[in-house]
Amino acid sequence: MVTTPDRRVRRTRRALLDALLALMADKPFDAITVADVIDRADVGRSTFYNHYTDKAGLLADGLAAFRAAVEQPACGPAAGRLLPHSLNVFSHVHAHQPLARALFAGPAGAPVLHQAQAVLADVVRADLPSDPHEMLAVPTEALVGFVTGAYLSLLRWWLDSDTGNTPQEVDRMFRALVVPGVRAAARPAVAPHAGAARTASGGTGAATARA
Amino acid sequence: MVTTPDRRVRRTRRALLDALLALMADKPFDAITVADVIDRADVGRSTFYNHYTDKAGLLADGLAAFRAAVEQPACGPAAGRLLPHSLNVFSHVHAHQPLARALFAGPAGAPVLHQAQAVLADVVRADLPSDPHEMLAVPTEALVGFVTGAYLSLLRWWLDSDTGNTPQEVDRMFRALVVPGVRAAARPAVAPHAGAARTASGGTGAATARA
DNA sequence: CCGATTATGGACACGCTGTTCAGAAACAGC
DNA sequence: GCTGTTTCTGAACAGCGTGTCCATAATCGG
Repeated sequence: MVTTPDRRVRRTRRALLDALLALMADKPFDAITVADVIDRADVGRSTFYNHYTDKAGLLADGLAAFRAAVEQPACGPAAGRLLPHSLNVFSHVHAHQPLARALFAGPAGAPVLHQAQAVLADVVRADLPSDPHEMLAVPTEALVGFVTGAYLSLLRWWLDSDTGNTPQEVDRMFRALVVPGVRAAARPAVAPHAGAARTASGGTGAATARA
Repeated sequence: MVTTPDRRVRRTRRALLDALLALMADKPFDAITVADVIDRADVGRSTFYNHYTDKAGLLADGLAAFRAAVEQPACGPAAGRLLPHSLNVFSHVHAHQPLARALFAGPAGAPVLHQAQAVLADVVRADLPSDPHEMLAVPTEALVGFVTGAYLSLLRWWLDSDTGNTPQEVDRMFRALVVPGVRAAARPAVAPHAGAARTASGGTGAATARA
C-alpha cells in the first residue's frame, strides 16, 4: 500500500504528474485540459480516469508530496527560533523546484493556490506560539494569514525572478520582513486611548526584551 | 461616453454585475456559468454577449470601479506616513463591501484574485519610496509583493470574520504588522563581506533573537 | 508460462461556450 | 403621439471539454 506494487501504475502516475507540472509552467491550471495532460504523458484517456477522478485529483498527489516534505521537523540550527520552519520551507522549495514552481510561480489557478496556501497556513499555525494570552494586538488568525501571505509573496518573487538566490538568502529576507511585525503583534494590545497614535511611529524594535 | 446614454444599457449592465457579485458569494468565479448570471439577472443570453465578450469582461467593469475608488489621493491625516494609502484601502473596501467581498473573501477564483492583487500592487508600488539607494536588504519587487500580500491577508481575514472591526482598527493591525518589517528592509543591506560568512545561521543583523 | 491486473481506443451523452438572426420592445427627439 | 434608431429577446447551432462505458490488447507477478 505504501508503495504501489505494480510498476505500470507507478509509471503512469509519474508520467501524468510530470506532464501536469510541465504544462502548469505555461498555462494556468484551469486552462489545462485532460487531453493536454494525457497527450503530453502519452497515456490513454481511459487510463487517466482509472487513476484519478479529476484534474484536481492528480494535483492532490503533488500537493501531498509537497506537504510531506515541508512539514518534517525543522533542521538543526533553527530549533528555538520564532518561525522554526521558515528555512525548511525555502529549502524544500529549492529542492523540489518543478513542483514548487507549478504551485506558486506563474499563473497558478484558483484551486492550486488555495490548497498550497492551506499547506503553508498549517505550517505557520504550528509554528506560532499557541496564543498564550489570547489578547494580542492582532487576532491569531489574522497573524497566520499575514505570515502565510509573506511566505507566498517571497516564494513567488523568488521563483519568478532569475536572480539565483540561495534558500538561506531568501529566508533572511523573509525573516527581516516578518519577524519584527510578528513581535509587535504578539505584544498585548496597546491601550486604545493613550498610545493609539504611537503605532505609526514605532521604532523597528532592534531589541525586544523577551527575557 | 462617461455616462452611457441609454437607460436600458445601464439597467442591464448593473443587473449583470450585481448578479455576478451575488453569485460570487457562493461559488468561485470559474464555477459560475454565463447561464447562472443571466438567469439571476433576468437577462437574455444574447444581451449578455452584446455587452461583454466574456465573464471576465463583466468582472473587469467591477475591478475598474474598485481601482478608481482606491487610487484616489490619500485622505487628510495620512499625508506623510510610510504607506499613505493604507487607510484609504480599508475605508473604500468597507464602503464597497459587496464588490470587495467578491474580490477578496471566500473562494475567489484565479483571474479575480490575480487582477485584484495587481490593483493593490500598483497602489503599494506608488506608496513605497522609489528606491533611492537601490541597495536595500530586500529587493524592491519582493517588498512590493510582501506589502501586497499583507493587504490581501488582512482583507481576507476582515471580510471573512464576523467581528465588526472598523477600517481604522484593521488599518492599525495592518500597520503594526507591516511597517516594522518595511523599515527593516529599507535599510541598506548588511555589509556583504563582514557578516556574510555566517549567513547559514540565519537571523538578520537587527533581530537575532536568543531564546 | 498463466491468471490477474492494467492500458487502450473509440463511442457516447451531457453541459458550457460564443455566434447568428429575425422580430419585439424601449428609447430619444420632434 | 409618431418615427427612426437602438437595444433586448428567444431559439437554434457548431465546437469543445468532461466523464463514462466496454471489449480488446498489453503487461505484470509469481
